[in-house]
Amino acid sequence: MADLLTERSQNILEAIVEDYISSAEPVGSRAISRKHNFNLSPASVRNVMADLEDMGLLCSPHTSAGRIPTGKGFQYYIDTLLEVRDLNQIEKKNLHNSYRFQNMKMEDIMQEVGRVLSGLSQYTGLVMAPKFISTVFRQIEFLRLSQGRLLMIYVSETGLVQNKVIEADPTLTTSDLEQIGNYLNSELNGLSIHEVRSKLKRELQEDQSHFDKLKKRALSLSCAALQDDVEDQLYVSGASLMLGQPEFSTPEQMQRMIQTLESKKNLIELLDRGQSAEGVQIFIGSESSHVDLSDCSLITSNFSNQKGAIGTLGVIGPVRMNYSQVVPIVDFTAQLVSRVLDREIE
Amino acid sequence: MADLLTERSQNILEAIVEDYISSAEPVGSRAISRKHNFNLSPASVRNVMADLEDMGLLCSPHTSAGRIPTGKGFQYYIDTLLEVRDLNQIEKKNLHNSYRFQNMKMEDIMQEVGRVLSGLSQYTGLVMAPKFISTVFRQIEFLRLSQGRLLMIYVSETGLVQNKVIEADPTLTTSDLEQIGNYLNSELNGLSIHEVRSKLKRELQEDQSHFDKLKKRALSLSCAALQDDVEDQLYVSGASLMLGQPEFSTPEQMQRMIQTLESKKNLIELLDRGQSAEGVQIFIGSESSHVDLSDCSLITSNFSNQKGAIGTLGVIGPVRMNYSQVVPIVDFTAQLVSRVLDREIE
DNA sequence: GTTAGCACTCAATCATGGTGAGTGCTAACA
DNA sequence: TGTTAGCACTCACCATGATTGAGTGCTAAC
Repeated sequence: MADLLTERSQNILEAIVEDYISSAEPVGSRAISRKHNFNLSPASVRNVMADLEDMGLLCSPHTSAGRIPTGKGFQYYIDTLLEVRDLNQIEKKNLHNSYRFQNMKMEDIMQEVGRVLSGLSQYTGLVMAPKFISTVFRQIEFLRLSQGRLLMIYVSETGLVQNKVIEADPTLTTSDLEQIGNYLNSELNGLSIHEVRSKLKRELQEDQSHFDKLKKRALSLSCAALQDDVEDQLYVSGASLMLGQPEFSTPEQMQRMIQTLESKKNLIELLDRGQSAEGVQIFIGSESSHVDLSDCSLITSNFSNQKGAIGTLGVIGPVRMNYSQVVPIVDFTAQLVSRVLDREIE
Repeated sequence: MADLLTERSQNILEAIVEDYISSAEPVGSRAISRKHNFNLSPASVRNVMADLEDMGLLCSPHTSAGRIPTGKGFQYYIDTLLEVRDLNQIEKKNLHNSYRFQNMKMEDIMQEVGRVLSGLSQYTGLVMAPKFISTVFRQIEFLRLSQGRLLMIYVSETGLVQNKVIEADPTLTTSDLEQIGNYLNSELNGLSIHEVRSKLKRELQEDQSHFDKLKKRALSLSCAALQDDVEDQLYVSGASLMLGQPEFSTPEQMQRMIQTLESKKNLIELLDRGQSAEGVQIFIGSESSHVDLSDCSLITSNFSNQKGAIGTLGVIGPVRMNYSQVVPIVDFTAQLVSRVLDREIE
């Protein structure tokens, strides 16, 4: 694709994208030929623009308006033309100082990250906490709520606390529960939930023969408890900032946008798809299927601790986002959070 | 106040308020005289309307439009004219069936309540979970995260799980922590956090003399852990429904509204003020101070379990809300949730 | 290959006038 | 004295039409 464009076409496309990013208005040939010193007349620029339009990189809202980049145009810009510089030391320091992670539990950290991301980028911050299933076992505790109902409290290596109500055999005594807890805590320490599950399944089968009743109960109880139906936590901050963007200025667009941000399930699904990737990812809205993200872009990066618990953070904004500014922020924040989860820094 | 209005004035005010509630448009004298059979000509209605306007209960957006009720007018309507019928058995059953509380932990219940409230009322649901401080102690657990950092896990009588990271003396061993936990669990069971705090303070002072070092450590550690800086949880559901209301149809109003709903701190403060009251409360926006709730009304009710943990739930909508429909829903839902917290029903 | 020139398009803005819903006031009526 | 018919008046709303200006595509000359 990159080869298909002459250098001049690339320069002009870049100029158009960047003008459009800062103005949100269609860009005309005159403006390009004046502001950027290509030494080209508006007419020549127009010729190039017509070519770019034929290739599907630009479009014009109507005959007598300027051009705006299409999704494909933005994609090309991001893939080929965008230069993302790393933050320098001072900027990193500043960014680091924006966060206050002292004495924060997982949920607070996630919330804080969203708050700062949206504050710095002036777009909407998204943070998806590490999934239950990807965490490493640290401790489990059972507590009787009523006859047949138990509260399971599960703590991961990073201090993530999950809890869940489960139905259980009402004949279990409190001391049974304590013993079951002790057994599980000694057996499962340091394993990921993933590993825990397969271990439990294996043992449940093997145990068919010799009947240690308590152990069996422990196994089946924890099997029930650790089922992965704990919902992912998604934190959305600064939704109102989206409404300030000119592309969402009509009431219909605003309502649509807020609905999108409210349907966390769909957003989670979208973010999940990027969890295998490394580094910063950019989705351009028009493609994405389930969620109505037309006119939106998503800049995300995964974070993880050394034990492999993976979460995702990022920013959602108009396609016309200031990528060169936001990408490094998202990138560095993800690194920062990864280190915080390992308690390397505060 | 009620005495100041003749019965006819009251009837006309009521008609205007109700017409306005269903249409969101200024109500004219003709419409009143036609639709409601007062046997009055438009001209007579106009005379009454002029009086009501003088009293500050109505106003007209401009000379040639109809009248709309002022905040004061709505207040009068709510205080004097509104008749709230109780739900009948079938409606109660239906409402009950809308909720699925099976095997839900506290947070899920709160979220579910918000979801259903907003769904039924078609306005925005608000649910504030019971405060940490008002819960009854059930169990506490300490877990070491790193050298000097502990994770405290606190479980209330109702199964509300709070957790918090605290700094602590790094020389505490794991078995110290276990003993401290055991001590606290046996001593504090069944007390409210409020009582726990005063008990701890008292004992810390009394203990100056005879030095049980471990006990002292337990006391000071739990004192630190139970400080009331755990933020209240506020669940907002169906924010986009607000944007569908005609009073929030302009972009500016929409953005203002979303900002208001995002500033949970202010909303919590507002809801807190009503926590001492019984039954359903109605706030009309214009009065409220901190939060920008002009054109909004709040219908809330507190819920609580028998041990006294208090939360608040309700609905936020335009002043022009359908009070007679929403009030019973909020009322009954609060009763329902109270009973769920006591595990009387599911 | 580049550019000046020109006709053309079309959104945006503004002024204009007609329409209709609604009001306030007055005078007549019961 | 309360009620009502009549009437002049107000004003948001809508459709129409003219003007403007930014921008385009095309062509012919450089």
